[in-house]
Amino acid sequence: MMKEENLRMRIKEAAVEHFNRNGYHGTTIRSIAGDVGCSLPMIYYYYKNKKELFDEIVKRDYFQFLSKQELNLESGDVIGGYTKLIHSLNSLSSYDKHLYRLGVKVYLSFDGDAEHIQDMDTYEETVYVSHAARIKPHLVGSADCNLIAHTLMHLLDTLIMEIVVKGKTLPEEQIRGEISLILERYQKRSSMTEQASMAT
Amino acid sequence: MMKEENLRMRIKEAAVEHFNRNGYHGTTIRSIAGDVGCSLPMIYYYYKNKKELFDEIVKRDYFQFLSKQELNLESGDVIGGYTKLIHSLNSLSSYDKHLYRLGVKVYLSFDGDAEHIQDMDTYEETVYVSHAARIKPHLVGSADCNLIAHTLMHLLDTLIMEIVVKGKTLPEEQIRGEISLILERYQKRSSMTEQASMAT
DNA sequence: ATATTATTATAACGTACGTTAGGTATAGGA
DNA sequence: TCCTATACCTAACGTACGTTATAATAATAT
Repeated sequence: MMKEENLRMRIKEAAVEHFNRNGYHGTTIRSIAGDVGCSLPMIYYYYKNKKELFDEIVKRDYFQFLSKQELNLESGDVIGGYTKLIHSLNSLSSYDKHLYRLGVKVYLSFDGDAEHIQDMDTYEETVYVSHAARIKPHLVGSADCNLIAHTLMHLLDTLIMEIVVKGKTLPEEQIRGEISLILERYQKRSSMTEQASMAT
Repeated sequence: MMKEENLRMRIKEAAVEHFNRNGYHGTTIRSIAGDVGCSLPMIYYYYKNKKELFDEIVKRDYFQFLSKQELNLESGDVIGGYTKLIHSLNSLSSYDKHLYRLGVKVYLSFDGDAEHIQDMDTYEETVYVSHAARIKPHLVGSADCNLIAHTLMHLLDTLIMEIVVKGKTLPEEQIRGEISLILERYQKRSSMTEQASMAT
């Protein structure tokens, strides 16, 4: 047994690419099988149907990926941490990039159904809260924490979009520059590490 | 003759909604006809085929809409101008909002084909150049104009996304706040109008 | 060696799609 | 009044889709 269990993974890899390029409805089981080089019913051997294949990617793998990503955000140096996190997206594996991209697509309601959107919105709220909590201790009292947290999240979202969705490669200095533009002047002098590490 | 020429427009309105919700491949001519309340071949009476219907929306109407939008950006007060432009998206007609949303979807390569993407990328470059030229005279010499222009465009993109794609309603103060966060301290004292109009 | 289970394939089913053929009714111009 | 073009319809064609029935191989267990 288990002659070709990795066929299951190869099917999923091809599926992620097709869902990305052609959407759920534009993706055919036949074209996935064709790309993988297996027969059509093999998809049904490993997955109950088209929707279950899509769901495993978008409802399970995508959120697992996001959790893994979150762990890469070290606390301490705020600007440096976010810069590194975003910059690391440049060198994501091709599969992870497509997985991320498909997740964003569904998050924006550009694919999937109402059920998926619900999951995404629930998750998004927790992300905002955690970001706000992370930057709060680094702001001076006069700063509007909510505004800055929102603006930061908005900026991070577009940077992610540029790299993951549009496929561009952003240099670390630019990422740091844009993030600093928002956070720099509000940082407390006494951050745990690297009080003055930003480039002017 | 011309008993119901507005049927053509009603078909397009329904089409924009369906392309938004279900994508090009997920949209069926039958469902459009069903929504409009006409028979299926009426779509073919006004449009050569599905692709031509999609193209008229995405390749013609969307860019016409963008041109119209661009005219709403008054020069002079930079922060106020961008704030007003973005805030006006909240009260776009339902059709224009869907049209905008579909355009963004194609711009991000989430729908349409390579041909559409090409048009979008060409247009995007001209937009960046015009934004950079617009804010340049308002920056003090020490500021990195390119960085600020990029960051501003990124921020505007997410604000547009929140309103047009995610369907949220953003209050004017928040929009002005986020834009100010980037532009405020770099503005020259001697802008043509309203030297000190921002809220702290 | 044989029974059993895991992995693969061929061929087909029913359904829904994009599109068209062919026809009907209406309305203004001659 | 008849003609012609416009605005619409019902019905169908061919194709491609998601899915399954069925069967052949290959590996393992007994």
